[in-house]
Amino acid sequence: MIKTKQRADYTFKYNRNFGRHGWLRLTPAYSVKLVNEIVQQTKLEHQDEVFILDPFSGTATTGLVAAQAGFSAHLYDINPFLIWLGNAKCAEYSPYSIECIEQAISAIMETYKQYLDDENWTPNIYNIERWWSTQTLRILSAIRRAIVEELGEPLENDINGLVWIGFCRLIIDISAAAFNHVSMSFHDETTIYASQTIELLFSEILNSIIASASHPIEGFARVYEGDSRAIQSNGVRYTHVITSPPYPNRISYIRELRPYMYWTKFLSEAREAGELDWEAIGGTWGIATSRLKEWKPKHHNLPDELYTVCDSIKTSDNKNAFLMSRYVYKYFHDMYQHLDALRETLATGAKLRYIVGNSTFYNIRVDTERLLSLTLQKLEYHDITHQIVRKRNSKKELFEFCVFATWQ
DNA sequence: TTCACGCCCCGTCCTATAAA
DNA sequence: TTTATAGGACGGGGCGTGAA
Repeated sequence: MIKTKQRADYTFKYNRNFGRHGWLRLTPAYSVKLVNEIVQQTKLEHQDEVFILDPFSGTATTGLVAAQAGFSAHLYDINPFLIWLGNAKCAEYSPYSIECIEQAISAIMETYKQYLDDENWTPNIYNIERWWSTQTLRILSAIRRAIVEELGEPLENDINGLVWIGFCRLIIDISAAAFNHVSMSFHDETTIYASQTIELLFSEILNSIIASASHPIEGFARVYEGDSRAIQSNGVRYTHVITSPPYPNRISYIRELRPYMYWTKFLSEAREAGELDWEAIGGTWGIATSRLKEWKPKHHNLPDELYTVCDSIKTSDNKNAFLMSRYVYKYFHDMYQHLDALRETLATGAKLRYIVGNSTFYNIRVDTERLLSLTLQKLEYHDITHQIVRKRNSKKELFEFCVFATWQ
């Protein structure tokens, strides 16, 4: 029975209850429960020789679910922060390393106090005073310095991820950003916190992270840097692809990641965020939007329906009509490149499952599930079908779909 | 002074959930 | 059972800045 109602159990919010999956949220995160259902199904059908691929790793949901189910998985992403985060989420933490982290945390909680009156490094975030009060910022920068001195920057040490992820949680929890909304607006005023309050909150966050990190993981998952449009097999033939690529909508992935990325030094200026978003399929932040105007396609044999839809959008009565039509064109163009390159990495009979959403531009519906199905057909995939996963929370015509295909 | 660009911010509308 | 409230894998409005 296919449910086409809204499914609270298939949203990012629900993911927070699943141990490591709740470490650091990204509003556009796909459902842990849904991935788990797919993985469990895979377990029933194929006991042996399963190798899972997620070419759009994001927060490594697929990788973590797969590894927890005892499978091996390779994941790819182009965002260095997400690669780092994903590997920290999927890593094995021995009792000894947990003990080391706990000792380091005790030291951090003590040493940061002596830095409170210093001029410590703060990130180059635009209008940072909208995010944190001067007082809060002073405390956060002192804590950051203590973490660096005790454990180093992210990437410098393979167990410090737990503490840095906790720090990322901390900065958002005490920020004035309304992070519960994809639009990410700000409250009118920042709150002033006492250092003891922040210290206590940080401890609570770290405790919950460490508790879930202690559970051993049966399988293996690793996130690598890679562009999905030029994906390399790594010498492996994948038997299953379980992924949720970006949708052809105007959600910017870099937008919400910026605070984390600035504080962890994966990002140092606004321009870099725009550049990274331009590299992403469906990127729409900053300079990515303006570059669309000059963008030229490399492929012209995309599904006919795509050209029809793009023409409709282009002729809409809106000053951004042309831009949006290019945006949609580029999205499916890039997905074509991805699905083309993907074939080289697949084992015979490989099963694909793509979780995607449709969109509308000026009330013209873009049927992502159908356009991707047609693209798969052009690229000679087989057994192509799709079904509705859930109703999305915005406009009434927006759904989330699962597109199925096999490669033989 | 104009204009493009980069970026911040919020109105919508419908459903799930809580409260009555 | 009815009513109130919250909030979201949108999408667009509009403002500040700096180059020309």
